[in-house]
Amino acid sequence: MSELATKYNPAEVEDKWYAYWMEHGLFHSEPDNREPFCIVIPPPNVTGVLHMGHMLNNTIQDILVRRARMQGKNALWVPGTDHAAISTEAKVVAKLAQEGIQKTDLTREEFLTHAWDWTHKYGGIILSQLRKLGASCDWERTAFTMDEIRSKSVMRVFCDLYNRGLIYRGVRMVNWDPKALTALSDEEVIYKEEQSKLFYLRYMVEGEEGKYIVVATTRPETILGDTAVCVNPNDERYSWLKGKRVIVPMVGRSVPIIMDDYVEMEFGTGCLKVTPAHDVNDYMLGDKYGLETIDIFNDNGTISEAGGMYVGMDRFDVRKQIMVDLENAGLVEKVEDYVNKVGHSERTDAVIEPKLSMQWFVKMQDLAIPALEAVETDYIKFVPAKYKNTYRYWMTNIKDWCISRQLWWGHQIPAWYLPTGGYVVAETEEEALLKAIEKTGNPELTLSDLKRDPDCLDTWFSSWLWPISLFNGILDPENKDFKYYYPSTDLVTGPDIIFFWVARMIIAGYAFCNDKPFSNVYFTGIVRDKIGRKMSKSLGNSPDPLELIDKFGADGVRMGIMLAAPAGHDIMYDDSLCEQGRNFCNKIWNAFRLVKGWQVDYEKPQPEASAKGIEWFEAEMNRTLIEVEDLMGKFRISEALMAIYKLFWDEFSSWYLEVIKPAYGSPIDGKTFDKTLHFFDTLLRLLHPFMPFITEELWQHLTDRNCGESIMTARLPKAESYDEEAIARFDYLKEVIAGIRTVRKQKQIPQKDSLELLVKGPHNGSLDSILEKMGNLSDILSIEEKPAAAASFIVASTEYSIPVASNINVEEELKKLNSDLEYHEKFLASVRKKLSNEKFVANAPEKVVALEKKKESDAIEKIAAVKAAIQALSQA
RNA sequence: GGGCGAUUAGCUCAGCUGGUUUAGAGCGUCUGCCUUACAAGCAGAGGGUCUGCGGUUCGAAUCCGUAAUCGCCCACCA
Repeated sequence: MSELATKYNPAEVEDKWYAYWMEHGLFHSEPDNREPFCIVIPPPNVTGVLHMGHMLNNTIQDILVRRARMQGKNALWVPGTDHAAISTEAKVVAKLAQEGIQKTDLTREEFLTHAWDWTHKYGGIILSQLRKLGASCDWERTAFTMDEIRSKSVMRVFCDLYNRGLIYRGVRMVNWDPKALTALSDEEVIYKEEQSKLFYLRYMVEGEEGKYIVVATTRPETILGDTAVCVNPNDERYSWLKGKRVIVPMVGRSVPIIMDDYVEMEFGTGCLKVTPAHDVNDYMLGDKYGLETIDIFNDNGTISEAGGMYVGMDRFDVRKQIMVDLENAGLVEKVEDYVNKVGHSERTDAVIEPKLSMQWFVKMQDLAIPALEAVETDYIKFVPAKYKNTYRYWMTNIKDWCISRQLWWGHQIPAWYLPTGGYVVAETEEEALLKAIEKTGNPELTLSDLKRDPDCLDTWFSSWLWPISLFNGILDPENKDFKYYYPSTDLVTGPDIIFFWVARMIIAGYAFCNDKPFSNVYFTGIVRDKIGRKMSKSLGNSPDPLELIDKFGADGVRMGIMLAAPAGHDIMYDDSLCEQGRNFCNKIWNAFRLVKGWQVDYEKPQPEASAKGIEWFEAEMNRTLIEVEDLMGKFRISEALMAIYKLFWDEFSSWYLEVIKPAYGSPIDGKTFDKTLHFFDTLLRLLHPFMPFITEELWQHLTDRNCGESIMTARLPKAESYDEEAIARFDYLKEVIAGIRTVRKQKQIPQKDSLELLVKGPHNGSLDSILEKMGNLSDILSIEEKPAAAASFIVASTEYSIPVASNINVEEELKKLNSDLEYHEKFLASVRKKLSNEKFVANAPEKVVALEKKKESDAIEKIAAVKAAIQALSQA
């Protein structure tokens, strides 16, 4: 067809089709009688931009949802974004700082106005980027973790858990982020190995002139908060210290020696300084021995008044300075290099400070029980299954969840403090006031007397409700959508958020709906560059997905990323994969151009070769359909795609189309043409979930469809049983044709010169019509003796030869035949060795023995054929 | 310190309950071809002692043990 360019141009078709799908509401789903299929998107950060991880993740989701839709299910993919408390607040604070505005200069309301402005400006960019990828999300259902329904759901759940006694408030040692100025959950702390120093400091013993003990520490600045030194009671080196006190260096404070077997005698000097305010273990010791707690840090990591010295200096500056001062005072024994793990904030990368503070917590232990069981019994299936281990370990060692954050951007904790002390928890201000009046017995109380807790909730405290709250299942559990779509079908996400999100969603599912939130969890790998480094902004090794789409087309990129994404592995991404995807698009495009360019003659009889080719391809296609169905069921998506790729490229394009291709200038018969269009249609449907744009474009050219129809909603081809014999026969044929091609190549005989094929040995002639066409043969003759001037090759035990004008290179041919002979003789020997082993024959299953016998007889026949060929050649 | 996973062709990976596997695929490499669908292509070819060692078995890439290397997760040794 002349109107089709020789190359596929994605830019011309992608936006057109996306608009078409949207215009006809093809992504939208409403409950009906069909089986539901539902995916909820892992909500990206509202102000984020698309990166390669999203590309992978969302391509997989789109493939799954498009496939389900084409299987006739009522498929829904719900999109949305996450308010991403800390990271969004940090971005807004940074933006304000650029304008010379400090967060502390603003009221909460003013700050939130800025934050919402920011959200409206940048929010949703990422969702529009997903459209470029072809994501078939139901945009009418787009949600945000801070929209009305989701926010009210969070309030409801908080109150519910509080009323069930599962939320409490208390002073605990928490992970403090001195940059974001908020507490973090344990999961938000990332431990990194760092090269640091171990400082050995002298603590003078009180009342023992000149005597001192040496304490090893990595954080000398914290001596300002030391309130004891601890040794192991079994440590004889220090038994003399019992009941004594030591003087904290520089500070001059006298602190007790305590004895506890928590201290490892082997580590450092066996003496541990105890700073209850700034170390989790020290806190535990302080608690146990009633030690004083001196909080020497301000929230931003500088030294507080309580530190007494270096007040206002940053903790890291103090570390340097105090060592200089200690050195000058002769209180440093030595300094050693030391590698230790330092906790960093996941969001800001600031070094975490353990800090004692008042926070809100969720009791997790009981909530975890049904959630653990669901995964253990595969009621919720994890793919790959190895993540069950990770999940089990975390769930059985689950800690209480610190949910309060000292932020403004997020869901404000629904607790109101009373003027008389104490607090009430309620979903709304009005309700809070009523409760407050009831609790205080003071009917005069007004809202202005109550002070709402200023803290916000952890972002994940809203995302853990996502599969429920998207359908308003918290506020209105009887609604139609929720009853129809919940539980959702598949969740596609990265293993890095298995604790943050996946585990907690499962917990929430059972805590609030008494059922799982989804049936399958597919964990993708992490996208890395081709030398295995994680993609990151700072390394600059992450390509811009939108540029890739520009360059290779959305379908090309989708294919590229899927080819690289075997189940359960990280993805070694390389642009060349997208190139391969683009090339495949081009292949499909050109195959289509070929077929659509044919003149059709419905009067013309169907050539036998075409009839046979159709018979074979039907079998081959069904074989692949079955394979693809099986692979997709196991989430082996890249393997399924590869199977389709090979079906289209190798079998359909390279074999089938060549078999049925009419001679140049002559028309194709109607019967074959119609069948070929049918095959093409089937292939396009099979490909559509992976490559939505090109398949829609070609489907439009292929079918006389009405406006509003789409391949998106066409039925996926159903796998049917197939004729294995037909495939085997064709495989044999391929070998014979390959033999002919090799001869042509070696003898430099052009394809257009027809040849005679001589056959010595058994030959099934049922596909000879194809053989003649593909080999350009004038005749196929059965012979007894191979003529001297003929080039030959052997398939199975049959020797095929082609008379050639030029002399054949006897030496060359002999060499090749002899090496063939050697190979088969060795093979035969190994088979015979097995068969002559009595134990093998006695113990192996009959089937296996029979198989070996078949191998033996095949090899014998083959060897005979090769020997005959050698002999014939030698006599020549 | 505990656990999990990996190690198969130059690269990325299949190979599920041991037996048509002296091991497959895609990409890359090499050799021919601008053959009127496609050079983003066509037709071919080469490439591996399945990380090492030991064991179980008639039979091991596959199961067991062990060592090495790499990766990931978890953990309160300052």
